[in-house]
Amino acid sequence: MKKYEFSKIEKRWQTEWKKTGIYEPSLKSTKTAKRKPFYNLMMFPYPSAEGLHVGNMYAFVGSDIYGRFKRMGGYDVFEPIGLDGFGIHSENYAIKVGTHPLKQSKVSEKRFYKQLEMIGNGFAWNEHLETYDPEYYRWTQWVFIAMWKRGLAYRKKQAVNWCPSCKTVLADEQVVGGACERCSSVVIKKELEQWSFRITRYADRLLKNLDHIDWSERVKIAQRNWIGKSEGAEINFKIANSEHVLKVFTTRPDTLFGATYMVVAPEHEIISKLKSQISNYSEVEKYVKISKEKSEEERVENKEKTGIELKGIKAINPANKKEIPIFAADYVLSGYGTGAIMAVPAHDERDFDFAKKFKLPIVVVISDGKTVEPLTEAYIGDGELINSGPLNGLSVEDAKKKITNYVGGTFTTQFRLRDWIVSRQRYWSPPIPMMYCEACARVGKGEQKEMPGWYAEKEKNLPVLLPMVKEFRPKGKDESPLASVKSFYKVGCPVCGGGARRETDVSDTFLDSAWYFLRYPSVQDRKSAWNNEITKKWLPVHMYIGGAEHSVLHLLYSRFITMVFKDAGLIDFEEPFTRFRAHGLLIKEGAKMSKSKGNVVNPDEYIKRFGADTLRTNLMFLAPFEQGGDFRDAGIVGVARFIERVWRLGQTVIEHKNKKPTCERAIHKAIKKVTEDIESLQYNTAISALMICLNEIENKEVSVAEFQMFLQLLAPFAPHMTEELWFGLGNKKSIHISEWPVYDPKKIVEENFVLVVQINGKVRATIEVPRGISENDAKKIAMSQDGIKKMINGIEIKKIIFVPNRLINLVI
RNA sequence: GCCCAGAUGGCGGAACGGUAUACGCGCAACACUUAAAAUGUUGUGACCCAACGGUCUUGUGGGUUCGAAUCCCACUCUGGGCACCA
Repeated sequence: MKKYEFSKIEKRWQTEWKKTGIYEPSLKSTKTAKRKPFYNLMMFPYPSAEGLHVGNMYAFVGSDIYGRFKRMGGYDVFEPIGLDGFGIHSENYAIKVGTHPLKQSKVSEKRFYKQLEMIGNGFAWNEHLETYDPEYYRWTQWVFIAMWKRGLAYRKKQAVNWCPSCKTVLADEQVVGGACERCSSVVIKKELEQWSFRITRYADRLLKNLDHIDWSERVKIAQRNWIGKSEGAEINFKIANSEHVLKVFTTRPDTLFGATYMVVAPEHEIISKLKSQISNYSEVEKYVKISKEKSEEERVENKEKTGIELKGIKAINPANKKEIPIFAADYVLSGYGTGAIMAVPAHDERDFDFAKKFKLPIVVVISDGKTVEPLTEAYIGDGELINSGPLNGLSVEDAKKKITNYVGGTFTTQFRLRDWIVSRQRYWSPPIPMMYCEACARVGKGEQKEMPGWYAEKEKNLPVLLPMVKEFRPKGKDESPLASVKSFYKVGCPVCGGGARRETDVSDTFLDSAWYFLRYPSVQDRKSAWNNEITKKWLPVHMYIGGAEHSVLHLLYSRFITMVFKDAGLIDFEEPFTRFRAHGLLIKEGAKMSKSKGNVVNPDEYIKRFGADTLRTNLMFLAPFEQGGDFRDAGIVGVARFIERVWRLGQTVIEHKNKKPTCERAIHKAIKKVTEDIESLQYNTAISALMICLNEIENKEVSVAEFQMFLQLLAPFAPHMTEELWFGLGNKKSIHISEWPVYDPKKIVEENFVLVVQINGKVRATIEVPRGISENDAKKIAMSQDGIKKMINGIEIKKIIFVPNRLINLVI
């Protein structure tokens, strides 16, 4: 009997597959109607660490199994691979190991691709892409310009998140709990001029489409929360003895009669506008300065509210015409709504805290009839209007409409989502392809009225190459290292011919990955970002698998970019991923695998010891794919035994070549279960079904045809071993392009079943009886059982519940 | 604080409202072996019993039902997301 030499077998088939190109789809030819295209995508990795750990492998293998299943299901499957190697994470890694990112990227590339090949995935290697390849980022820059041309990219001075350790600006989405998502340093606020994308313009659509796309529910919920839509009203409050008004946004206009003071954000323009009327201006100024310097974390951490009254000015409550004080306080955010609120302490927790501290009046205007004054906490529930003049007795809903119209307010919608800040003051990213000419700016020339002096690089001049800079480390001067490379930033103005300056900031890594799925099928196309014909055939992506940690970053940005291109008429779909599933996280001893924790499991050792097929199958057998779980090697021997047993059975089948079917029921049952389970990504139960099947067929002289079907079912999990046996059985074409078996329902039906006899819902006996037995016959057989007879013993049977082909329950 | 997911043997985990604990690990006994490993066979939720058999058991407490791990209500714990968003 031939020994199972997995390392030889695996290496041989990996080479053979590459040679025969069975994983290369026909990307171009539109007339190959025979096999329908299926774009099976897995989030590409960023090669920041020493290599892929077993957690990464878990995700890749899970995606590959689905792709292989679809390929055998008759689809022309496109499963590309690449590296998200541009960006801060790769740059930081290069700094850590003391080399240049350009050099490091070549090393990482080799290592990653080798590892990805060893695991045996069916990648279309011809279409690989790397985000740091000028042939790729040339089009990333083109995407930036496309945004600019449509008025969706703008540069503005604003308060931004700054990571003092990474020495760069971060997008809102990259700040986690007031800290940098990358290095966990506390993020501070800085006033800087930055490029942003107007993602807020698409907020409504990004939200609405979530209702009809087939995505993991938890990711949709995360996006909904992030976009954060609230419906409310904008209401103007007049400032007494002044022409000025203070506009607020509120979701509770019904509580207007309870608004006993107002609060503006420290950054609010009213403070400087009414400077001369504010009697304590110097104190106010001090407070504003302090709160601006506070980090996001400090503002939040300090639950104790701070603030200062703007003395000398008062606002008029438009509902009851009473004069109320105005405060500046940093619990009101400048970036949300109008940056000013009407404070209703009786019905808002934050206003309540503030009112208590500053001894401000609390007027209850909503009551559920049980209200006891004075309140000990804000009442935010539903009820009936009181103390509200003409609104008294109305419901909250009715009052909202009535009062808003009465005071001349407008109903509006607010989103939590902010624009996406894309400038980064780092090195290892695509330069932003823009130029600025001061002379043009002075006379108001430029490509866009709002931003005189700015020009985009001409398309034919792309890419704007990232120059080789030895001192690439961030200097922390609010600018990229490119700002000290004169040969890079000194350019001629494309319009007046004078001296212009190139933008020296680079773009966010998430821009690289926001459109890569469009590039993959068109990688060979050097003339455009994507080829229309190919894109029409292959996109949108049919199945996308990746980590849930990208819910509000990559996945939201990709949807945004896709919508923009749809509106520009450049593509004909507006959602990039038809189906998205988040894989679970593979953890180690309860903690996420990470280099810093030192709990990373290297897959290479396991491949060496057990082979890729065993590792793949073990990873998928551990836990449900969408749930993830704890990686232990305790169970891997069980899977290794299983694979070995299949191999040995295979040798016997090859020897005997039995033709007579002996295991039809077991095989067809397995076909049904495995097919259904793979389709719903329940790989663990699919494998268990294969184990059950093997237990049954192992000692039954299974026929060649039956065993081949078994191999096909196992092929997505253990592609090398099954291929070896497949050819051993005399097949001439790869098992991976063979046709997935179909089960015959007639062959699954059993003649008998085990009838469960219950008394009062408790199992008292089990009897094997023929399928389709009638209620009456079942009753007779049940009653004839000794144990049952004894228990009934003359007691009246009140009711009989009979579930055909399952059970009979006697109620006494 | 709000939203989401989850809690099942010694462990990872299975179970359209219908035999809870499939499959695998581990453990035990046996076979093979001079011996061990490997492999194979059998057993393996807890408690009571000499045995036949019985009782209990899916985080906790209630409810609906002939019947609940599964549906409903309340609570505890764990993981994840959001968080001064008016």
